[in-house]
Parts: sequence; C-alpha cells; structure tokens
Amino acid sequence: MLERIVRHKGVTYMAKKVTPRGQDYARWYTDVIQQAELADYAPVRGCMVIRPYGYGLWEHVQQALDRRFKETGHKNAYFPLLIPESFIKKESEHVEGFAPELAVVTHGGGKKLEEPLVIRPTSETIIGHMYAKWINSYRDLPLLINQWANVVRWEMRTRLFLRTLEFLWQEGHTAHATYDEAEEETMRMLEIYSDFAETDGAIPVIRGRKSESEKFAGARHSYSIEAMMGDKKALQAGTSHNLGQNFAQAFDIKFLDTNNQLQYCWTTSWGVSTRFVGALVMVHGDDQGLILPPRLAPIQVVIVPIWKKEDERSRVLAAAEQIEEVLLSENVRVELDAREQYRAGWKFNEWELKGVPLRVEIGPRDVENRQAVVARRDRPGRADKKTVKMEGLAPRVVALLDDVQQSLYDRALQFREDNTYQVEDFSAFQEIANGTGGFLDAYWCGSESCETAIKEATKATIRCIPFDQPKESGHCVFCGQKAAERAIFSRAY
RNA sequence: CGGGGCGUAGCGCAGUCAGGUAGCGCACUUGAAUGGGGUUCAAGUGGUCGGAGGUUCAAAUCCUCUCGCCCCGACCA
Repeated sequence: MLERIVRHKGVTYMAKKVTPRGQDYARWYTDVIQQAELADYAPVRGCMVIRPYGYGLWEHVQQALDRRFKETGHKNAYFPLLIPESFIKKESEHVEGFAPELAVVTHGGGKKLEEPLVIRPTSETIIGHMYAKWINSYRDLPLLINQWANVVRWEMRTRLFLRTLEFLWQEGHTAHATYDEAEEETMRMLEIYSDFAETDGAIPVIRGRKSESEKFAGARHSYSIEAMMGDKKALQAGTSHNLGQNFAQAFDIKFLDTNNQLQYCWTTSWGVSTRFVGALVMVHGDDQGLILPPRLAPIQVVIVPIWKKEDERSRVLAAAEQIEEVLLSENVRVELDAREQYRAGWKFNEWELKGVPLRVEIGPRDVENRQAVVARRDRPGRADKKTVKMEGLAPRVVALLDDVQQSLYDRALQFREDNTYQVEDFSAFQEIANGTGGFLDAYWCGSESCETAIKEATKATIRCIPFDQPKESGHCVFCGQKAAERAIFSRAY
C-alpha cells in the first residue's frame, strides 16, 4: 500500500502538451486541468480530486464570495450531509427534480436503516426543517444563513469541475416576512454573483430570469448569471432562487407578524459551485494552458531566476529574493521558483500552463543593470516582455496585475459580443445554432412548446431571459406570435 | 440502459491478425557537459500484459466467462 502511494507521487503527463482548442475543445479542457494540476480523476467514476493548486484557486473564489456575503449581513453555518429520505419528498416539485439523482444510504453500523438517508443534493429540506424550529416571530426575520458544503448528485455524464457526482459549493438560505423582501434578497444575491464574476473572475455575465422548464425544482422564480465559454457554449455561473412559500409550507416555517397573525415565511436560496473553476478555465484559457485572473490566482507573480555559472547563482538568487520581498510587502502573492532541476525555458512553459498572470525573469545581465524582465500571461511569447528598473518594480507589478485583470475581462466581453447574434427569424437562428454557434438573442413568446421545439431542432436552450430588455415588443422567433421579451438561447454545459 | 472504443512500466502507446526471451517515448535515478523560451549524451530503476478458467510443449497473442474505464445518445450547479 505504502509503495503504491509513493509510486503515485511520480505521476506525470507525457510531454506536458495540451491538445489545441481548435482540434478538440473537450480534450483541451481536461488536458489543461490535469496538466496544470488543478484536479485529477478519483478511483470512483465521476469523482475528482481537487489538487492543491486547484483548491487554492477555489479558496480565493470562496474568500471573494464570503466577503460579499458577510458584507450583506449573512452568517455561515453548517448543516449535516445526511437527510431523512422523507424530507426530500415533502415538496412535490423538489422530489420530482431530484429523485433520479439521489445517492441513498440504506445501511449503517452493519444494519439496515429503518428510514433510508439521502446524501444531500442540496439542503433546502433540512434547512427548512431547522428554520421551522428557529423562526417564531417577525422579530426572527430575516434569517440570513449561508453554508459551504459538498453535495452529491448522481449524474449520468460527468466532467471535471463542470459536472461531478460530488461537488463543493456554497448555498445561501434565507427566510423573510414578505414576498417583496424575498425577491429583493434573491436579486441582491444575483447582483453579488455578477459583481464577483465580473470584478474578480473577469468573466462578463448576462443576468436574467430562468424559463419555467429551466428553473430550480421547487422554486417560484430562478435567476442566473450566464457566461460564454471559449467554445461559444453557455455556462450558468451562479443561480439565485425565490422559493416563494413552497418550502415554508412543506416544512411549516411560520412566524407571527406584527398583527399577531400566523404566516408562512418567504424563502430564498442561491449558490455558486466549483463549476465556476471550470468557467475560469474555459473563458480565459488558451492553447498554452490556463490564464488566471490576478484577483483569484493562487500565485499572481512567479519569479524565475536565471544563471549559468556558480558565481552568478548567488547574485541572481539574492536579487530574486529581494524582488520577492518587495512584492510580498505589497501583498502580492508571489512565488520564487529556484528549483535547480529545471531550466528557465522549461519553467516559462510550466508557469504559463498554470496560468500565473505575471512572470518576472531575472538573470546576471539584469542584476548588473538593476532591472528585471516582466512577461504577462495574457500576451505570451517573447514579443511582449518588458524590461523594468528595480526601483519602480513593485508598483509597476501591481499596476500590471490590474491591467491583466481588466484586459481579460475586456477580451472575454469582446468575444461574447462577437459571438452573440440578434435574430428575428428561425432559419437564421438554426443556421447559427447548428453552425458556428454562439448566443442567440431572440424574441420568445413564452410558450414551452416553442422552447422545446427550438431545443429539438438546434440543441439550444433558453439560458435566461435577460433583465436588460428592449422597450418594444416583437414576434416569437419560432411561432411568430406576439412576444413581450427576448431570451438568450445557446447550447450549454 | 442503447451504440462505439480501450485495459501491456508512474503517464502515453506498439506488440495481438499469423502463439516462441515483454518493447518504445516521456517521467524517475546517477554522471558529465549545458543553462536568457520545454538541453544533450551516457548508464540505470521500474511489468502478476485488468481478473478467472481453458486450448497448447509454449499464451500479452487463440477460446470462454468476468471486472473496470473512456467516448456518443436520455438528466443537471
């Protein structure tokens, strides 16, 4: 056993080359994730190990979100993994939605259980149960709780980060005295997700409402932020649900209002998962590998010292350490790569694969001239390297990190705009959806039959009905009937 | 569950049709030269050929059964 583990430490990937995106996008995606050491396949089908580098990225996602939750009055708590099976069955839509993908524990302690336990696919039910105990009066409201947890959904087809049997996420669960307050909370959290995705993830998103068929099982309304991946497919990067009184009624979450009237609460839930890591990979990555936005990158700057002779080694290393120190004092997440078994060129490729936003190279010539060379990951290769004097290095690096962050956002937005089409008739719709792909911005009458007909013809689904709508109404792209709103259609992950 | 493919060294594969000493590349170890964009050369380490049974003087290879994984179709953060 020990021997096996030790041997597994030596796992490497042939030639460290990734499949070009144009050749096979799906393969590129898994190559990048494995070779950049974000994650690896676990021995159980559909499960993955999040490796330290990938987990570091997730930790920054967590921090960026958690800070925003706290700023808006939410507190973290933890609810258990195991849920009585009967709980799931209490809300009819919810059962229907989740029954096929439940993992169920039937035995414990060597005995068959009286009532099977479900491994949470999400925690509305158990949290609803507890809220019923904790909430008595309007004075207990609003109740604003978030939990960071793992959940399990027995998916058919799985992909690293995008769809695994077990995944990590945060799920916020709140209870309010009125519908309006719940709706306000739902929108507030969607706005927080948008701000997080755009500011920290450098991922432009479209905010909108989900169609009936796409909404969360048990929700009254679902909202989402949708992002375009590098292959022009859509990915839901976060969702926020107004649950109405559905769960309050199912779990008896009631409070006495100011008029001494007993009322059901209005609840919400909202979540962002490790899927967001997949979005970061697919929005920003290129054929060289990952490109991480500086605000979420586990390592923002890597320093690569370069030397030939032994006497150069100490001088270069001393200068590299000096750079490390000044960057640390500016709170830059910096790593000095002083490994001796690899040469500079090898390290350049390695750190580009890992998506580190900035690389500082320093060799004997630079030490002599009191300077260093800075390369940015979003513009790889030798052409865009800049020589920077030691004196102004730290502020320059800080400014460059901001610039990379902004450039990544701008580039992603440009890409989305270049691949979004306003279409008014279905033949144009089909041609794009079945051809080049992208987001299709079209009027939709609101009927489910048009929605499914479009899906069958093109595999494109309604990603969301954007909040940002034209003032005038139009005609449904499929049936030609009057339509009040435009929707974003796309093939999706 | 239906269709397709694959299990041979840590990883990627060849060898299977035509049975005859288990190979190649990468990684790893040691040494030397190299060192500003994946460096050469040399010498090494490492394998119950997914598992079980059978045929045969002899099986990675042929036969039977079995287990597992991946990809494509019905669900989803």
